[in-house]
Amino acid sequence: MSKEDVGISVSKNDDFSEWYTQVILKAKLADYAPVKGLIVLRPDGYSIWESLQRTFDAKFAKNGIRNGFLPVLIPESLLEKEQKHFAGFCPEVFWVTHSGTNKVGDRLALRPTSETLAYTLYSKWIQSWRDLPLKINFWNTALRAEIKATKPFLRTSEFLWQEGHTVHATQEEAEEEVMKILEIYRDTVEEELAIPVTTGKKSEREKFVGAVYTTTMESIMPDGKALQMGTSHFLGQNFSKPFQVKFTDKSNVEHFAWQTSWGVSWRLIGAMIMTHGDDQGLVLPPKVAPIQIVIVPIYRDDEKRGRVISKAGEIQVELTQMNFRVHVDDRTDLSPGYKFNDWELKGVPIRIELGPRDIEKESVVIAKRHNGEKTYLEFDKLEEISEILSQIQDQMLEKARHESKNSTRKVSGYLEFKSRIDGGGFFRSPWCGRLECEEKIKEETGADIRVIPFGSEDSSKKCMYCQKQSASIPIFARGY
RNA sequence: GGGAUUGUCGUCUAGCUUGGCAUGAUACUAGUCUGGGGGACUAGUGGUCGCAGGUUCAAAUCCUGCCAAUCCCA
Repeated sequence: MSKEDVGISVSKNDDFSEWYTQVILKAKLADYAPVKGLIVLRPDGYSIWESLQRTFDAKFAKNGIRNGFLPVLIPESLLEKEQKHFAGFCPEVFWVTHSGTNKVGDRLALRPTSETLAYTLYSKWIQSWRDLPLKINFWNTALRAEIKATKPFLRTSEFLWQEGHTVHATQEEAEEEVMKILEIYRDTVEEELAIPVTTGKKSEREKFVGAVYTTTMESIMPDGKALQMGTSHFLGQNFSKPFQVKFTDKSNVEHFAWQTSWGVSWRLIGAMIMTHGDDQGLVLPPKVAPIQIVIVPIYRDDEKRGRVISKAGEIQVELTQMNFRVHVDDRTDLSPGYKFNDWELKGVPIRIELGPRDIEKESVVIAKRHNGEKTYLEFDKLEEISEILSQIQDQMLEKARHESKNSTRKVSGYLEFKSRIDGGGFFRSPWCGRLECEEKIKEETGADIRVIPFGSEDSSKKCMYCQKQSASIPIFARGY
């Protein structure tokens, strides 16, 4: 059997795009659906999503947010109530025009996002200041037609995400909520997925249509393109006015409420694959790995096989009791070498090799996926695996931080910017804050403002495009 | 939005120019030997050639349309 048939046949450095697709298909995270732009999540991919769900749910709950569920169809009349919002999404909306053979009266949109639907209901549910704050999160999918350039997890016509929608009595409280959520996102992405992010605001041009402002977290991928990892929007009263989300305060005065919305999608899984994967395939951070430790038994004949398998079972029980996710690969038709490669392709953080020699020495071989190191660990010291896993998690984040720093560039002027943009990366450069310059830069270089980092306001420099006084030092990049 | 390439058993692929029984590998199933980094041998199963039309005695092959995938540029 040739190596190319089963493993990844291209190098991450040589052909990043092909590499990415192969990792997803061969590690069995997802597959293509029969309809363009749609993918299917397989159990190994869905497990990672479930792990993220659990983490987010716990953090949301601590912040007083509960889960609900919204239907997928939204009548056109609702969607167009907030005009800017409607205009922004219109080109990518899928419409339901028929039920059976009958035309429906009011076209029905497959939700591109649920603000309009949620707030129609919120206006019914909220009357008094006692009803506030109202904080609900929805795990669902959104549909936005992607005609071209589809890519698993990064750009698909339907994607899994969560969308949170909160309502507050005051502007201050709503803005605080926006930041609390962004912090939950940042913390989760860095701690669970080991991907460093830069947080800040989107420019007016790039903000969510309908928001007063959008906060975002952005990461740089190994191919030099930027990826938006999640957004948290301050909606002000832009939706509460058209949707009549009103409450009566303690002095019996009626007010429009202040709102936020925010979301992360399975894009995070795509980011994780790109950030950590290597030429052997996927590399999973221990915290989200569906299987954290795989035990590969090695034996020569049936007699030894029995002993090895039963010892492997004992170790599995012991590790499972320590709350690790452990799998014994007891397939009889495959050689140990094949299994090593197979589990590396799937990104399992730790492989334990167990054979007759190990049993005699009362130890196992520990192989770490992220750096390929092999060490020995005695049977009576298995609890040290906890420390090893947490080291792996830390080292993966450290390595990603290092690479992210290496991809962040400072340029002295627009000429240098233009000459280096093809090489990819984050470019920090002063900007006057005007739309014209932003659009010219986008037009001439393909790069846009990914994020204006918090604290990057700076009036002491000159805009790299027009040379007028700067307003801030944003991060420019070409993005996904 | 503009352009290019591709589609043949589960996967990869030959055949297409010049129409005439669809090629090989791998995977899969069974068995034997193997087993510390992608094993070997033997036998077997599996394809309306992306879909729909058209031309023809005859279409994977020629023509038209559609669908899907990938890449490049904006």
